[in-house]
This record gives sequence, structure tokens and C-alpha cells, in this order.
Amino acid sequence: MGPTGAGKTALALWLAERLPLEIISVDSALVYRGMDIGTAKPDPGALRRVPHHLIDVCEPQDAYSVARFCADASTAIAEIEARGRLPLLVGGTGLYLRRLETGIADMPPVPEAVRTTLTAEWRAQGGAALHASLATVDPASAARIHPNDPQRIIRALSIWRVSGRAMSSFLQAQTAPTARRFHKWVLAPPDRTGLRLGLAARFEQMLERGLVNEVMALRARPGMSLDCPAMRAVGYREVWAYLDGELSCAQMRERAIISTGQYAKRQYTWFRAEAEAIWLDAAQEETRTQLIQTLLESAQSGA
RNA sequence: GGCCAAGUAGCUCAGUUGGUAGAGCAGCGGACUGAAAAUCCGCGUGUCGAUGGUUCGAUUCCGUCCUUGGCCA
Repeated sequence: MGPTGAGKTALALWLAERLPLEIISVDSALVYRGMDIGTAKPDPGALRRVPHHLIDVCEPQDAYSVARFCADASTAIAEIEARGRLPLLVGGTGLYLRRLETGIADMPPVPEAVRTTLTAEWRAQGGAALHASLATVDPASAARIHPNDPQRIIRALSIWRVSGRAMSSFLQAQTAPTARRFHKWVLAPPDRTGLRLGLAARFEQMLERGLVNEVMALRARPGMSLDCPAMRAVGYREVWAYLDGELSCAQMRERAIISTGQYAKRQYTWFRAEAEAIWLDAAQEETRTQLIQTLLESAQSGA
């Protein structure tokens, strides 16, 4: 794992050329088709050369989810191991990895309409009212969720409306995690300022490669809107606003670069919380050999 | 060269009828169980352009200087 722009893709490909492994992407944006430039998706050549999983598995007008990720990734891991190969999970979505590792509660699916209704209620009544109503049906969740956090309040209330049960009760009922053990490495420069400069340069490159056209193509898809989860991705939402005329080109670039840096910062927070993870400063020759060593050992021990 | 306006946090700006100052953005730290590249929480000392004066006390009033922008020559 590692923040955006740290060089995960390049290192993973390098390893894949030396070991019998297959790559499972742990990334909430790479799952979407038609989002290549702005997500810095591995190029078609790399995808052909090395087996990749969980890339281009969802249409951008549909919603992917942690739950789907956990199911898809578990399947992929099993298949790869059945082939006698080694699964290498590569990505920057902290939630996906955490839930895959420590398990996810078995909660009922929530129809889109329920969420739409609750969002409308949020807008009409305000956050305090919804939080108060959550407190009456699910005090445990209400205590954990901040009154200003619409996304989580709406989620918890959705579960209540769909099932008549508190979300916290599903979490309590969650069976013990399937003790899945990963060797964890974090590829991240210790100082973020250098990474920021690189992210700014990378965004300019994305524009040169046709990011605006990519977003225009996405907008042209039927059922596509700014409300689609895929369009919350950094860079895409700013270009979308630019195409709407809400941002000038310069503002769009500034906002996108800032958002990317803020995203990287949040990723650091996730990774710092991973106590057993080993931090790699940069993908130097030394680190790479060590990685290969550990991967070989874990392959032999079947861990 | 003359006149006018502005100089306050990294940026854009409030404000102090004289008791050494605070918003937004940025930045930093944190949380995170089916939208997570999302959503949310916490963190504000900075020669108030410089210097001299008035005053118990000046970022605030007065003088001079510097910088920037505008207008006039």
C-alpha cells in the first residue's frame, strides 16, 4: 500500500516480472471502466503482461463498494493460490484493505431509493434532526457518528429502515475475523512535500494526455452524473466542474492538485495506523531484494 | 516628479472609537464496517511594511521613509 503517486504500480510490475505473482488492485477508482488517465491506471501493455485483478470491473455509472471488494478480492486470492501463484495486493484504499483483513459485517443491501430519500430529508430537516432520529433507534451508532457527518448518519439510518435493526447490532454480530494475515509494506516518502510536487507534475501530465476528453466521454454516458460515486474521484470532479463552467482552467488545476495532496495526506493517516506494516522509503535496489526475499519465503511457507 | 489608495497568518481579507488581533482557504494531526480518490473531527503568535513622535500604553493617532497599484504630469 502507499499514497497516490508513490510508485506502487511500477514496483508491483517490477516484482511481477521476477516472481510468479498476480496483482490484485486495492483501489476504489481503478475498478471503473473508462477512467484510465485520471486514475493513473496501469497501461494496457502492463495489464496484458502481468495478470491483474479488480481493474475495470464496474461501469462508472454504477456504484462499487467495500463489500463487493471483499468478495471479489477473496475470490481472486483463492483462484490465484489454486494456480500455485502468489497474490500481491497493491493499492491505496485503506478501508478496502482493512475490511478484507479484519472482516466485514453481514448487512442487508440498501436500495438506492432509501439513500435518495434520506439525502432529501437531510437537506430538508438538517443534520441535527437526522442525528437525533438515529439516536432513538440506534444510540450506539449515534454516539460514534458526529452530527455533522451526513454520509455516516444516512448510512446508519438506511440500515435501520431496510432491516428494522440497528447498524451497531450487525457490527456486534460480526463473526470473528478470518484471521487473514498479510505481510504489509507501505511505499511512501517520509516527507510529503516532495510527493506533492510530483503529484502536481503528474496532474499536468494527465491533462496533456487528454484527461479533459476522458471526462467528456464519461459525461456522455447515459445515466452518468456528478452524483455517481465514480465522479467523486480526485481530478474528475474538478474537470467536471470546469466543463460545467464553474471553474476556470487555472482554478480547476489548482483545486485538483490540492485535492490530490489532501487525499495523499488521508492515506498516510490510514497507513500510520497499520502497526505491523514495514515502511519503504523509496523503491531502491536494496528494498526490492528484501521484498523479493520475503515474498519467496511467504510463498514457500504458504502464508 | 505630484496626488490618491493599499501594506495585518503561507494566500485572500476582517478588525481594534488607543489596552499587542480573527475568519475563509491552504497546511498539520486524527477518525473511518456496502459511495472511502468519499465523509467528518481537532489545531490560529503573526517583528499588524519600517522608523521617529504623542501617550501610562501605538498594530490603531501624527510625521518621515519604503513597497505595490491607480490617476495626473
